[in-house]
Amino acid sequence: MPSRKSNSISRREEILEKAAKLFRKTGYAATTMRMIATATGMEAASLYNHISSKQELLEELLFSVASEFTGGMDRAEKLNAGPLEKLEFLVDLHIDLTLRWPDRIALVTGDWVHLEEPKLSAYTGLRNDYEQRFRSLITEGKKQDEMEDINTELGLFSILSTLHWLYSWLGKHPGLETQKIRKELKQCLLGGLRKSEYTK
Amino acid sequence: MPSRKSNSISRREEILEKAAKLFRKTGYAATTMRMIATATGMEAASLYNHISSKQELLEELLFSVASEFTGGMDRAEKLNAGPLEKLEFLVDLHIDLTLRWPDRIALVTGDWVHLEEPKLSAYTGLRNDYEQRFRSLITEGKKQDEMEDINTELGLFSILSTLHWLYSWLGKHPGLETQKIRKELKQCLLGGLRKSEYTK
DNA sequence: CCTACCGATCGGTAGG
DNA sequence: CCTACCGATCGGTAGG
Repeated sequence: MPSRKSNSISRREEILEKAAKLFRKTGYAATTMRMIATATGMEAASLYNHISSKQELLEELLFSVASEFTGGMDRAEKLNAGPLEKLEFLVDLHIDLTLRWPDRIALVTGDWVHLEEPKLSAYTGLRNDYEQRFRSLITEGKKQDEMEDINTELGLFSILSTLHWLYSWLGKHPGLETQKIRKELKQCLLGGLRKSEYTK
Repeated sequence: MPSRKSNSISRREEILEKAAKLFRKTGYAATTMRMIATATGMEAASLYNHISSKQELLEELLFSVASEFTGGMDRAEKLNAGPLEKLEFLVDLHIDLTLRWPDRIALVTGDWVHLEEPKLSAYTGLRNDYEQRFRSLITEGKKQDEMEDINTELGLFSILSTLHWLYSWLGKHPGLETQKIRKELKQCLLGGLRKSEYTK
């Protein structure tokens, strides 16, 4: 009888996965509970035995991703390395998470706006924290003379915007996640910021 | 009596502007005709004297933007210059259009998926054309030895993803559109691709 | 996990 | 440009 409980857990997980896929393709607002139900092979009403609301699905999806990014940033900061190398670690973090959770990551791009208060504030808070720590690495890189004196906000923005869109690109180019691509992406994103004497 | 017709035209334009702003903030699916009506100071039913459907609003907004991008690409290709300089022209094009139509441009990021057939195919066709012409400039830049031998798709993607997100960044940093920022953005986007002997 | 169903709200129309 | 209103569909509940 342990199967009873574990089935319920995996069923919930399945609902989350199907919901993420539908939210990504159709958007949160346009995705109906009936669509999610059909995808998981049950009636809409039955979903509510596993979850409490559509909003809860969005929350769990987004906060699971946010938590992974925060944890990754923790590890980056603890690295015994310079700011530039920490930034390269973060590029790999984004690649790894995008490969693991492409559908969930897609929600970070736009559907988070459908989060309701107070979860919305909590989410944007986590996001701002992450960006602030990212920004500090750029500032530090410039201070330590590893990086060009480019406007910090501009550098931050140009790197993060590409990282946020990785999911759509990796989806269109499957099997392209190689060491070569990882290296070239770092060159695209950081090459314009890196001082030439730091080029590997 | 010319005021009659011109009022009607500007009224339609006003509806489009308000719709764009709401679509951007709330998303197409979650924006109701009643919200658009309130924003323009009329009842929902009255909107239909100026437009025929919610879908039509999305179409007009997206195709007006697409047309500007296509026209800009035409001008870029006619430039008497190398591929790298044409790419820099396109960065300016994106900045210019983003400043002119921040709300419409925002729809390019995600809400275009709510376009219905056959407009959806027409739109993605225009978008693919634009990307193909962008891609050709990168290929040409590598062939003419102006640019590093980096995976073309990766270069294309890293540049366009940042350009697509300009609207959210420019919105958060008003008054930052200076020649200095334009130059630094080109450095961020193209610096990693440009061969060092081509650095200005 | 299902059948049956509800109140709310949606995009849009009729008629003036 | 408004009042009045419609059919469809939404997220969610009751009860088993």
